Amino acid sequence: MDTKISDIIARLFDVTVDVKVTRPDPQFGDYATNVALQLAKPLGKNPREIAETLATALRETGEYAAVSVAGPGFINVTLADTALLAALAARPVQARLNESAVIEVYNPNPFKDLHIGHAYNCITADTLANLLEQRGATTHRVSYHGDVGLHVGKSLWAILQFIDGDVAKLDAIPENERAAFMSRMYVEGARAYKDDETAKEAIERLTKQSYGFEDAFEQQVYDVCKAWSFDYITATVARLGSKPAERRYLESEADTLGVETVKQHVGSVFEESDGAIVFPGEQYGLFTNVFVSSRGTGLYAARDLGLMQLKQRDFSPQKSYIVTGDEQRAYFNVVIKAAELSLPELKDVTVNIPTGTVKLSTGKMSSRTGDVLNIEWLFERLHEAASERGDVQEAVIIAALRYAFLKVRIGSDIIFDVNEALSIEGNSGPYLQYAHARARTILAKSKQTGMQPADLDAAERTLVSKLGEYHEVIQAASEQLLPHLLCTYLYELSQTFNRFYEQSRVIGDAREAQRLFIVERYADTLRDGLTVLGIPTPDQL
RNA sequence: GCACCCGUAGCUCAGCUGGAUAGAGCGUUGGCUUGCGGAGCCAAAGGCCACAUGUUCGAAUCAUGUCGGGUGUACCA
Repeated sequence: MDTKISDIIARLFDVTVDVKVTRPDPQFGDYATNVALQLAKPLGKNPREIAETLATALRETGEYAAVSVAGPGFINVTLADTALLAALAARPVQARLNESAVIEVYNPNPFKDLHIGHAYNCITADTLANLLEQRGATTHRVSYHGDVGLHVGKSLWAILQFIDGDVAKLDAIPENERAAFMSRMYVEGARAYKDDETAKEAIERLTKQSYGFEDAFEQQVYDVCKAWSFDYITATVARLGSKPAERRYLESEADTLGVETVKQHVGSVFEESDGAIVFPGEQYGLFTNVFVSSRGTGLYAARDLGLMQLKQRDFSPQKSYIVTGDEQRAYFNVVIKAAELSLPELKDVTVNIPTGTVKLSTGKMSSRTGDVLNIEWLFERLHEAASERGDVQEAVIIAALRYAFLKVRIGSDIIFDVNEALSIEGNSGPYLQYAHARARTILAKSKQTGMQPADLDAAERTLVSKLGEYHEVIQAASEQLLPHLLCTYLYELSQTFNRFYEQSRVIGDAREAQRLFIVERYADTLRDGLTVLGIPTPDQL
């Protein structure tokens, strides 16, 4: 429709404009545009006059049920029922059909526990991957983990103290207690590092050797515990309703390549400073960051440079997305700039998507101190709250968590309220699951089969019009990588349905078959949309 | 200090590629109620869209500044 209108404008007024068609308040029609207002100035004419001229031309096409001019010069278009019904079959434009994208879907470090921020980033990244797929992109979900470094030294030191030379002590820890054990060990190691001088020395030795231990026993303990960590991470990702990564990258494997790259570009991109190799980001309005330490070891930034190349080698993507907390925004600007200069073939590939912080409505928040807000704690709270309401279903827990995170625009902080998330009233994941199940029940109860209506009554019309918006929303959400647009739409859709449902009987009505058709489209649309959000849609709850 | 992000109803958030009375949910108040799952529907109260100036026919939306909150700023990840 937008191109049609701009064609008409070109013909009548001899100007080219990018016409934007929007979905107005239903009282005005199905579509609206304010081009007439925009044209008023350049054409030096009254906007209402322009609008009337355009409206007449649009009416003459005979394609629309009604075209009217309102307010200062809005053109409102009402589609014919047949056009409205035809729109139900529309699919999102596959604009990314030839695009291959890599996306880091989760990246917690082994030997440490998982906190609420990991859950948020994981759910967001997983959903972004789904959205890219909706537009036809091929996606590769990968993960990236710090398997070397100080945190490993701290944890391993405490673990070694605990087992005291006897691996059997590790075997004695039941599977379901391993995560808690590891978490405890990290805290203990971190404390010893701070308070105990001899422990600190031992931890530093272990840290240096985390690429490969001289002692076979230490290596064995490291391997066992690392495997535990990854088992736990994998299991947690599944619990969050996210899809697994197809390739796991480790900092230890990205390190060599990254350090090499940095060293190759000393003098051109990087420079030496106090024995370290730094990227002088100030020249580009960024900040200067150390890539290789004065000890010659690769730092996080160098490893990211290595990782970029590994991803490129494995998948040669057009885009590579990294979802992180906002506090890493400036850091990634530096790394991306450094990559662009040292690896020109990677220009414009890596995109950092900064997210907000998850805080709790109770005031407690994600923190670095002992006040850990880990994922286990979160799941416990969700289960508690769910059991207070009756039965606990994993599908509902996933819906509560994912929807609460996804309904807010990416970038702003999430104030998470367990009870609100689980609520079956209002704008929540469980509510939408319920709305879906209720529609399925109607379909199951009827003995008739759906039949596409030839025309629509007022309530049906409003619902069908809203349903026709689905593919537009998917497109917008995918284009802008904003899942909350889909959340908002699905909730509005369910509200529209409830209004329809309030006044339109389905089973037993003369229009039963026609309405079944619409209800089915509604249920399918909800299922489709919730699936993109990674939310399960059981037929019954 | 400098840079970036944020500031919309009591609370949690949409709306931000400028346009029609600033919208939802929760909470509050009132109504619908033998119902295809009422976990809903209808209605009311509640907003100088942090503040100021500017650009514009038109600003919650753009620009500049002020105030308030957050984050980053060299060998952690």
